[in-house]
Amino acid sequence: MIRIGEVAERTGLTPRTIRYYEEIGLLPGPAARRKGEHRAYDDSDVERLSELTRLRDLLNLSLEELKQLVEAEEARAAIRRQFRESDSDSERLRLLDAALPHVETQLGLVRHRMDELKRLEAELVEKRKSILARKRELAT
Amino acid sequence: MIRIGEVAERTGLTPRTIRYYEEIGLLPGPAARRKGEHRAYDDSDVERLSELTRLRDLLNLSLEELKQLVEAEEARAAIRRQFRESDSDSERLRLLDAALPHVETQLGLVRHRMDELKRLEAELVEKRKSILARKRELAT
DNA sequence: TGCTAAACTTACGTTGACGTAAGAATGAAG
DNA sequence: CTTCATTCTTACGTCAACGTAAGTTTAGCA
Repeated sequence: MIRIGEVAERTGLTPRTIRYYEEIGLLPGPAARRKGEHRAYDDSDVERLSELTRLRDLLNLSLEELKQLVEAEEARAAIRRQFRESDSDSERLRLLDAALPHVETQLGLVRHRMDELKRLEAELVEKRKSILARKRELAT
Repeated sequence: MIRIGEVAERTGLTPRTIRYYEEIGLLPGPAARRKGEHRAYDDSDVERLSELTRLRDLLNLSLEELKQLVEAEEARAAIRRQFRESDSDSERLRLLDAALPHVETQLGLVRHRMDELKRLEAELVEKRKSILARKRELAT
């Protein structure tokens, strides 16, 4: 178990930011902690925070939008817990089917972003080609 | 020549935003305009604004960072003007050489972004594959 | 048990990126 | 020349996303 300072260091955030994320409900907040006690985290929390900031930066999401996405993720986590405890195969199959759309949603967002970037890249490459062409023309 | 309202409509921004961009030096502000006169723009201004917002959104730049990039672009534009007026080939060649790095810079930014997105995409695809694999395992 | 660094809560402050309101001025149309 | 929608300037307001300060409490260690 690690404390908020180390989490901050390892994620590149500040303690204040982490508390703020908890405050707005973006992080669930370490379970069962009485007011005043130090927050206790573990490696998986660091992982999670890093992924969240990565999504935020790469997809340019507001914390509110990120929260929506997280809630879907939370649902997935809940599903996975149920999954481990379920026994019938048909039940497990149903849960897997429910988990899939969340991943697909994120994939959709990421790919949409990538498409836009690809178009921009193509345009820049064109621009460069034009410059190089004019250079060659001069070299004749 | 068009006015700020039409520019706003065509770019999806608001007049206030456009004035704000001018205020902070992001837009050069229509040349030679006495205080109180209406701002006059043309199609190329609309183009430019659209490109700026695209860069901002896709690369997640602050207006300050965008301004840096724009100043480089401005330098390029200045270079192009000089280019048209220069006569000696060696001079023109030198100007083309100076224009190239700006495009390369933007390409670098865009590609870096794309790489990060690709990694994220790969991870998501992995996640999905894992889910699908478990589904097949259940189906046996 | 006492000490101290680090964490806690509360609450006000700040910064970026605009929104909004008010009153005066502009400029295309009639 | 008048009209009037649009634009202008000035200036205060707002919202998200934290920063910062102050006083208090916790918890690992000597």
